[in-house]
Amino acid sequence: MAQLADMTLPFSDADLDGWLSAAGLRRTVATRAVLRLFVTHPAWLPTHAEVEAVLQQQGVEVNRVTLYRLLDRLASVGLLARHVDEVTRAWRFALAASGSVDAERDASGVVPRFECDACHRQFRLTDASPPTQAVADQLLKTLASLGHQGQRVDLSIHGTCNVCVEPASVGKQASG
Amino acid sequence: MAQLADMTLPFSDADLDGWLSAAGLRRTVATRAVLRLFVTHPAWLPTHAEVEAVLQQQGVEVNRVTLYRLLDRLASVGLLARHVDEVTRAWRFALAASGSVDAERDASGVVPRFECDACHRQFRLTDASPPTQAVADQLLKTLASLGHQGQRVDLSIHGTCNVCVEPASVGKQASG
DNA sequence: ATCATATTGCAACAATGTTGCGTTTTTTGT
DNA sequence: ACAAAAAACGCAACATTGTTGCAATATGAT
Repeated sequence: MAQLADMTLPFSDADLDGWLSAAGLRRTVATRAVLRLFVTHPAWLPTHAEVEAVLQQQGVEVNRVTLYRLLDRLASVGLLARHVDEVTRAWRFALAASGSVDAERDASGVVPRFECDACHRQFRLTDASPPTQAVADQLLKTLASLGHQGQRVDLSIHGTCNVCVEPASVGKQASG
Repeated sequence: MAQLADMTLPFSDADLDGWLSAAGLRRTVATRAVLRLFVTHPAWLPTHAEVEAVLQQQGVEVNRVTLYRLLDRLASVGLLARHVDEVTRAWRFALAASGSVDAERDASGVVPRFECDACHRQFRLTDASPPTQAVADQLLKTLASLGHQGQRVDLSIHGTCNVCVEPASVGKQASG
C-alpha cells in the first residue's frame, strides 16, 4: 500500500481503502470521496461548506451533518488536521502531514499557512525549511525556560493571493 | 493624561474619557464601563458573553448587539485587540499592547505570541530574534515569487502556561 | 438651545456547528 | 452466504455566535 507521503497522483480506491481501514474507519462512498479530494489536493484547506460544494459538483450527495461528522472523524483519527480560519472563525481541514497524526500537533512539525484575506482561500507552504523549525524550537525552548509548556506552533501569513491581486482578473473570487 | 502603558491601578473616569475621545469615540456609560473593565484587568481575555455577564453583575445593562458593536469599535480604533479562541472559535478581546496598534499588523515586526489553552492568557514574546525575522522574510519572499502578496506574519504558540501547568496549584484558572 | 451624528435597543436574520434518534450500510462471526 | 453487531447516515430540531435594518436616544460641536 502506498504511503500518504507518496504524493504522486493518482491514487487507487485500494489506496484510499487501505488508509481508511488502517485508521479504523469504514469504507463508504462518502469517506472515500472525501479522502480522495484531500489526497489529490494536498494543499487544499477547505471549510465544511467548500467540501460539500465540491462533492455536489461531483454528484456525490452527502448530508450536511454527515459531512461534519465525517470530517471530524477523519480529523480525530489523524488523517486530516483541523485549523481555525482566523477571519471567519470556521473550521478548515487539510490532509495531515504524511501519516503521523501528531506531526501537526507536534511542535517539531511546523507547517506555515498563507491565507488570502480577500477570498479566504488558504495554502499550505509545504517547504517547512530547517530555519523555520529552528525558530520554532528556539521559541519553545525559551517558553520552557519560563515554565510554560508550548505544545503547538502556528505560523500563518495573511495577505492577498495572486488571483485577488490581479487588477482586472477574469473570474473574481467571492469574498465570503 | 496617563498612558495606557502605565498599568498601575486605579484609573479615573478622566483617564478613560481621555483615551476614548483620543480614539474618536464618544463617552457613554457603556463604553466607559467596558473600557474600565479592560484597563483594570490587563490580562483578561474575555468573549462577548463574558463581558456581558460581568457588566450585568455590575448592574450595567447593555444590549447584546450593542456590546458586539462596542467591542468591535474599541478594537477597530486599536484600544482592544481581537483574537480567535482556537477551541470555541469565538472572538476574545484584550487590552491592546501599549500604544502602537500597528506593531501587531506590520509584517516586518513579527511578535510571536504564546497563548495558554487552559486560561487563555496571552504573552507576547518580545524578543523577536533575527532568525525569526529572517524566516518571516523568507516566507514572504517565497510567496512573492508565486505572485501572492503576504502582508502579515502571525506566529503563535499554544500550550499550557506555568500557572496552569502546576499539578496542585492553589487558585486554578478557569478554562474558557 | 439646536443640530448633526454617533450610539443604542429591538427584532429578525444568517452562518456555523451540535444532538437525538430511527434507518441504512458495512463489518464481523459462523 | 447469512445473521448479528457496530459504524455510518439522514432528517429534524436546536444551540451558539455574530450580523443587519431601522427607529429611538444620547453625545459633541456650534
